[in-house]
Amino acid sequence: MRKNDINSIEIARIAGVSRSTVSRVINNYPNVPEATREKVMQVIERYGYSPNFSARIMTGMKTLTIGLFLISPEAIHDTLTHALIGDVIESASRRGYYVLTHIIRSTGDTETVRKVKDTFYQRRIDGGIFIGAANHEPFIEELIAKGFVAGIVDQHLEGRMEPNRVICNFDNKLGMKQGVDYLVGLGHRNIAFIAGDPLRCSGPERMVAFQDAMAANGLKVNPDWVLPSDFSERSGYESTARWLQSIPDLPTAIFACNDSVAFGALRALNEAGLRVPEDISLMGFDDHLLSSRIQPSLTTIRVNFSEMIDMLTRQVIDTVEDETQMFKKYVGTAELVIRDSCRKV
Amino acid sequence: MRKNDINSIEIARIAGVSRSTVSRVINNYPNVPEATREKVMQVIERYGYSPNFSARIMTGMKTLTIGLFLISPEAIHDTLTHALIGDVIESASRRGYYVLTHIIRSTGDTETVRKVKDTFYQRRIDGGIFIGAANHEPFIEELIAKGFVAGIVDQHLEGRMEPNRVICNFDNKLGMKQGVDYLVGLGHRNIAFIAGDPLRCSGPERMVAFQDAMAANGLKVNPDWVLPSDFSERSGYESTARWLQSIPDLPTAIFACNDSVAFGALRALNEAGLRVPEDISLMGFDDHLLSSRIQPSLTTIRVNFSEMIDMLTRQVIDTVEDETQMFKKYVGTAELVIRDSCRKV
DNA sequence: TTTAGGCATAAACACGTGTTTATGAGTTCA
DNA sequence: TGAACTCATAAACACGTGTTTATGCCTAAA
Repeated sequence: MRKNDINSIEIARIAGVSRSTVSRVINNYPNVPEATREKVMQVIERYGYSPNFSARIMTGMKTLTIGLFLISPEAIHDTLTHALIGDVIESASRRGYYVLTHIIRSTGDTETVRKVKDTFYQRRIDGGIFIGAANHEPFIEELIAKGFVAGIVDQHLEGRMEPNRVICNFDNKLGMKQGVDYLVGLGHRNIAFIAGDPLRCSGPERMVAFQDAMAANGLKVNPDWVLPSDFSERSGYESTARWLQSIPDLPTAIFACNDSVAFGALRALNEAGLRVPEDISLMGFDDHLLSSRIQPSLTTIRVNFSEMIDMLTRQVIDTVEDETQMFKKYVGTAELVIRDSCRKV
Repeated sequence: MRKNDINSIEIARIAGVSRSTVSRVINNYPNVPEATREKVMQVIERYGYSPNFSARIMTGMKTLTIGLFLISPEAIHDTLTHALIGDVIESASRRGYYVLTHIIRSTGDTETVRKVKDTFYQRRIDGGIFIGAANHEPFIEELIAKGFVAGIVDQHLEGRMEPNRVICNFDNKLGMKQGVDYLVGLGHRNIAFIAGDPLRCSGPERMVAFQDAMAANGLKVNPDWVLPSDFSERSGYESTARWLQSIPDLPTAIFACNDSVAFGALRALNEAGLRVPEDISLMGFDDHLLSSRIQPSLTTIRVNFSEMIDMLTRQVIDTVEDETQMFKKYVGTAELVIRDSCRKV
């Protein structure tokens, strides 16, 4: 077993003071004159001492660590998820915090849930960020109720507003409105929609926003033209491929709940011999890294994930450090980006 | 301060046994009959107890955590780096390990280095993985010398082979040979090279491999056609743009040390009115996620980062758990991928 | 009956801090 | 000189485990 080379007792002995004094120096307590503080600091420097982390935690100090939990192992292979992880780490590191990451395979599994809770209870992380959580995931709600600080990506902005709950989302309503208005402006009347994961917040939210935007344009949504997906490219592909074989006539445009799903849909359309945008228009949502690169480049609704994650992380840390923090939710804007995947009819 | 709701003393009291017995049950010690073990386990289950993490660490137990250190803050915004982080997390999570990530801003800064060391000494991570480290970075060497397990991405495969050092790299020689042979086969004789970061392993290694491959084809490397870069897209762009203004005549092809640099070079070439591959051929290295998507798609040398990271992470964890582990280095293969950015002359 | 072995306990120590309290030593001010 | 104050200390407790040791109780075998 590897031991620390030096502890506070040794430091005190070498500096010729008591351990209490060393402790007061380290934790910036008053009642210690500058000369003594200097002397102790020099010894600490010389021996490269730093107080034992675990011992400090046991006395109830902060860990300077936030947890990052990725729910659903599928997402770990997604470029967008990778970027989100990088953004959390970047944002936390900039504020001097460490990030402890773990993948949650299933939220139904008792042992997995226990493991997440232990990260809070036993490893004493100061706060946690959850990516890919279902709406009002019970074990997250429990942690919040216990007083832990939790930041959740993609959650309903309404509802309970505990002081230690931090949520963020995009203005899906605004984004959908712009997208639908644009398509209608191009002359589209028959628009299909590929919906997202019904358990996640943005799934139903974008769906409802789509219906509202259609209604605002005096258009009805054809139930046969609403496809399921779970936000993944694979599901977008499979769902579209199956759908193409079952319907008698095609819409003139497809609005996908996000870009990944649009990529999958594009592949299914191409395999069915349909060209985008000549035969059918395709619109996405998110402005994925690849959306400007694919052929044809994808017309989509741009949102700023990096900014959102930075705000979320910042607010989680601020809340940890100062519980009187006020801003607990962040709504990112959304704007139309016109590229080559939609055209006039 | 949030306290644990229950500890081993309480568990012992409720189960009607001693604390020693509880400890023996938890840590799977012998000399405890099945009936007693059952009884204790039931109480543990019922109260959702799990032993205090910090207290266990103080007695010298493992933390089930590996550190992930990203050197150079520029890289945190790179897609490839994001994927590497995701791969480490995925690989570690699959083996039940947590990943504690931190960005290292500068290796010259004493305080930053101290912080990394503290992660090993104080937070007692079981091992660490370093991405973007210079060759034989002193503080990493020091950690290895102290007996800590360190996995380093992109390091020379020769040299010191301590049992707790794990390194990985790609077969740069093989990859370069294939790339140069392909270009020569297309009729290219005048080939420029954009070199990588001289401090990192792959920088000089790929450079030497390029020169060797050229020599093997009876070709000489023109010193005016060797450009600097630091592996980033930005440096690839700036270096190429500057170079284009200074040289009298162009080579027929450019071999970039990696795809990111090639992306930058492509942009500089386009801005100078040069078309790829009509006016000049361009070859990359790595097969970046975007390489198949850009216009023109990039001919490159494919390597498998995910596989490499998985092997590295696995070997680090294996070494932590069983110090007699044998496989301490991994050499990933490299293969030519022909796309549209190179053509016959 | 004696002996050996399995099971369990109480007590103590170790791990390295933060924090509190009672106790002085020294200095300053009235 | 006496009082008030600053600086510093020693000692103790708390945090929650793992680990060891001496000490038994009980049961089964000799």
